[in-house]
Amino acid sequence: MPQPDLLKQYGLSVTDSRTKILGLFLNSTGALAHADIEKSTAANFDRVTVYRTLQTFVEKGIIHQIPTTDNVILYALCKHNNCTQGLHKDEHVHFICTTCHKTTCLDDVLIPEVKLPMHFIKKQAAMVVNGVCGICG
Amino acid sequence: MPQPDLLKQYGLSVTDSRTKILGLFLNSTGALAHADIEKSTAANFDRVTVYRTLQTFVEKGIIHQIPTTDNVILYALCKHNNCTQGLHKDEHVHFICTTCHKTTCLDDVLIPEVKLPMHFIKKQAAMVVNGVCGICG
DNA sequence: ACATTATTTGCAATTGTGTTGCAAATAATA
DNA sequence: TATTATTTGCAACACAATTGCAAATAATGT
Repeated sequence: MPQPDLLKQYGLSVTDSRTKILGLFLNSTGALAHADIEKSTAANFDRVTVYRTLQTFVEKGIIHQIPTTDNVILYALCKHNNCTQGLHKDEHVHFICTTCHKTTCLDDVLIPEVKLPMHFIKKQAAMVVNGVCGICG
Repeated sequence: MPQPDLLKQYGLSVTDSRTKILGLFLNSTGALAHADIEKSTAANFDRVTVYRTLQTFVEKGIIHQIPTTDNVILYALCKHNNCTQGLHKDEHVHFICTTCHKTTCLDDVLIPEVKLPMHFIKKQAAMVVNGVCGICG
């Protein structure tokens, strides 16, 4: 589906920045950080616009966040369409390659269930594996 | 073991800031963020010193980082002594409570193995669960 | 215990990251 | 096409993180 239609489907007005930023995600194999998008020559918008666009996409369930330990939030497309307005259901594992530094969604590797201690109630889980990816290994 | 001896054991020179910051971790039930330490009246050092101390502790395997999706890195003690200079082996699950906002190491809940796609090699894994903790639930 | 050496600290300055208010520009709607 | 609603970019701000360097402190050998 072309970007404009995709945006409409999520109830968003179609603007230049949204179309182009969504395009970046559709054309990328890995996850993107805010800085990647800002630096991209294809879409050079104001920093603020990029922040707001990413925020909007997360809220609408178009992209999801990937936690890291280096003060950078990564974003990637929600592919299985089970994410909705408020709640993300991307229960797949993310892989960060220590060689090429690319982060990929392992869409087919689901996060296993774990047995939590008494009275702990799970809402969401995230799992990040790092090592050497299929291309570098 | 008292802080000074613990520091020596890791090959670090014993300084006031290291002793006090290590003390904060030893006396804390949950994980700490940089800001928590800086704000602590018990140990008020220059921001830079706090940054450098945390970095040193991570490198030496005294504390480990917990990834989050809000641009804050959390730090917690490595308890099982299997972390070494370069490599962290804290293969336990972390729990972030959405009510009290405390992060705890579930030291007894190990991260399950996952089957990665062909040619992917795992070095390390992190898993963060959020929901309601035992005290709030 | 003291002088020497090595390490660590704090300051100042700089860079990067993320947010807010508001007027101008753009998109949706009738 | 005119009106209304939304979005954008700018300016200013707040906070987070890093770097170089001189002063302070810890470790070391005598």
